[in-house]
Amino acid sequence: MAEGHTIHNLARRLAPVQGSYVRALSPAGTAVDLASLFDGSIAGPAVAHGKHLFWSFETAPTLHLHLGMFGRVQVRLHRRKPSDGQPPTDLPVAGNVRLRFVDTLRKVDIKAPTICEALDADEVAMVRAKLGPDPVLGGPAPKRALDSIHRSRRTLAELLMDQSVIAGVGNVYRAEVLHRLRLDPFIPGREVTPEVFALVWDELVQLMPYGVDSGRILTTDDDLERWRSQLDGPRKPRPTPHYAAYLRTGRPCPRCGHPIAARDLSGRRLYWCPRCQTEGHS
DNA sequence: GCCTTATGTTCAC
DNA sequence: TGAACCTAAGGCT
Repeated sequence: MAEGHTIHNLARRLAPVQGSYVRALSPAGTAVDLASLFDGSIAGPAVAHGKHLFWSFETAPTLHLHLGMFGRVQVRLHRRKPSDGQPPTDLPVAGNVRLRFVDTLRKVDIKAPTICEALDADEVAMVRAKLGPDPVLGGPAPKRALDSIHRSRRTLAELLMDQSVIAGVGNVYRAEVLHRLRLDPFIPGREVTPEVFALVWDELVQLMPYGVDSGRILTTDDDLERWRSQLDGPRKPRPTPHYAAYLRTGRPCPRCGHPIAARDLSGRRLYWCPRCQTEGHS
């Protein structure tokens, strides 16, 4: 589920590779030149900003990743320790792996990314300059985001998914956060009060870290409670999320029983409860 | 097995 | 507004 939480979760999973000598390969043969840029370098930190990942290296450019709809990244420990003490470059390949990194302990397989490219520092800055603030990083509701909301003719629901306004929110978090707060998705941007925007921002700041930790979009009180009640540990099982509105067209709203509605809005499906999501108008 | 849909973004018309 | 990218899962037959 590649909304922002997925990418922050990925950055965390890449942290153990930092400082390692890595080999980079293109198992599918579709990114041979790209792989050669990173082959033999030392991995640095991976940083997430919204749905974008920036993975730096000591003697190479930064790898810029965006998973889009279909992209996946697997980070797996090797089953066996390499006998020669070198990163194994002859491991089996499952499916279409665009780019693979290996160190002596683990492999990182990148499949079907929308963006997978090498950037220098200036180019990274240019990409990041187009992204709004990221709720996973926390902090108070940013004035910059509210300003762009006020300048817009679009609705709150559309603006929430504009990555230049807020970075990292996708269609699931949008539907679930608006539902949790009983907010009407169609409030015009210029009518969004600072109080309403603060509610939305604070809710994202509170909810998204659970997504980063669990790797799943947890937004209902039951799911959150179930996750919190489990003991932390390396084998903590990944929960199955239950949504209140997302993908629940025609099924009863868990709060008021009215059927969940769905419609296309700027090319994306919006799910909401027309009866109880009426708040937020000034 | 086949068809539809999906967490996203960019580009062409 | 629709197509393209190109993968996986679920519903259906």
